Amino acid sequence: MARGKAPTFELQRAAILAEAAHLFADKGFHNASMAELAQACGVSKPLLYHYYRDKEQILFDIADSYMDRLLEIVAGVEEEGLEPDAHFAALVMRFMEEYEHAQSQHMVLVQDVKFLKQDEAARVRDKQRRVVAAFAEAIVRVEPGVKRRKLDKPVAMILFGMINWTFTWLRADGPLGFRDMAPVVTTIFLNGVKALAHTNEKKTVAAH
Amino acid sequence: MARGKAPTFELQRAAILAEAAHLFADKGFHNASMAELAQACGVSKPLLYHYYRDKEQILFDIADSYMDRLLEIVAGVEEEGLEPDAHFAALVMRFMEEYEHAQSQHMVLVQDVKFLKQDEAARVRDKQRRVVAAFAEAIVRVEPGVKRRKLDKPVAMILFGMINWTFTWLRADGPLGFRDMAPVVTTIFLNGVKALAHTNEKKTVAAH
DNA sequence: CCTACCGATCGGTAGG
DNA sequence: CCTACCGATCGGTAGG
Repeated sequence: MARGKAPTFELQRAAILAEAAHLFADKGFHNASMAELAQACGVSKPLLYHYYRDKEQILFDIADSYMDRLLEIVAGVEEEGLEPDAHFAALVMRFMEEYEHAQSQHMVLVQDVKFLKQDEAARVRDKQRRVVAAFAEAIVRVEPGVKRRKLDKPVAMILFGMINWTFTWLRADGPLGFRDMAPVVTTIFLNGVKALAHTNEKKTVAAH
Repeated sequence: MARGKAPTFELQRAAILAEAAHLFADKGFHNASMAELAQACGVSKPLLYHYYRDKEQILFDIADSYMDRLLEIVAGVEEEGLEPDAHFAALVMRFMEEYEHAQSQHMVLVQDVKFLKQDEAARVRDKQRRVVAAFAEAIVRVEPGVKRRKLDKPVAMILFGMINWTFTWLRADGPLGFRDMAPVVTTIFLNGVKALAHTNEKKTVAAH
């Protein structure tokens, strides 16, 4: 049997991780101190180094475990075997539901991953690429035209813009919630992409 | 006549501001040092304090002057007196053109404004609100239905997600440029919003 | 698992 | 008496 690690080790580690995600999201990685984190966790600063080698490893664990969660959601929707439109709508809804409960993790992912060393940043970004690829495939199933025009990845990034930007403006105490935005985003995106695919190469509107 | 400030003062100040925008965007506000900034500008560190009271004032000037620029663009498009669809398309195109040349400023705006003191952050955020309001009005002119359903600000934020998220994935050396994305975004958004406005309150797709 | 510390580097300013 | 500007170092605090 495994010796050493106390049964509470993983629980304590997870508690530190959640607290760190809140702190880093709120103050930024470099502006948040290990002393603050220790105080927020109710432990001494040296004890943090019992659970994590250094500050950067906490950052990596936040981003990496969050990407694993998003990949799980992608796989879970895949298993449902839905029709293209419903499959896409389910992806958007599940992501918005996840976002509602992972605002801190997502903000850390977006704004602090660049502070990781190259190999750790690359591991996170590889998982991000797999999520983008899954959405791009789901979009192509709805509208194969975007693939022909090599717009599958760009339109997938446009979709991520629509849903990920919510972190900058959706307030928990506002009239609209994350779940409310899912059908709005799905309607705009699916109708918009279908129109895009049936447009010729010329720009639709001459801006100037 | 004005005494004091040398004619080169404003030029030197602008040069520092541009260099700081690049440095803060690249390394993050708290991870970038005044010593690095001085080196990048080819001046001594104390000289920076001749142009700016402190590090935070540099950050404020980057964000505030950039918001002034965006408000100028909004006003310039307004003056053209275009029809609703063309007016909206022009706003998107002008913003993407500006983004292409202001990537650093925009990244600083998004990720570092939260480090400003409350009153300075509020001044920047007020200008951001004015830009959002202008886009929301332009959208309502195209499709008044979104106003009736109180979705004008949310759909404006969805649009900003589409265009602002480009900073996380569009590469200067990639096959697609900022200008290429403008008609794609315009087509998806206008067709999507028109479809949304003609949809009833029920969700369009039952996700699960 | 705490108190007590370190090497280094931070933002900002002294004298000249 | 102003501005522009340097080498050296300040008090405090970061991660460890």
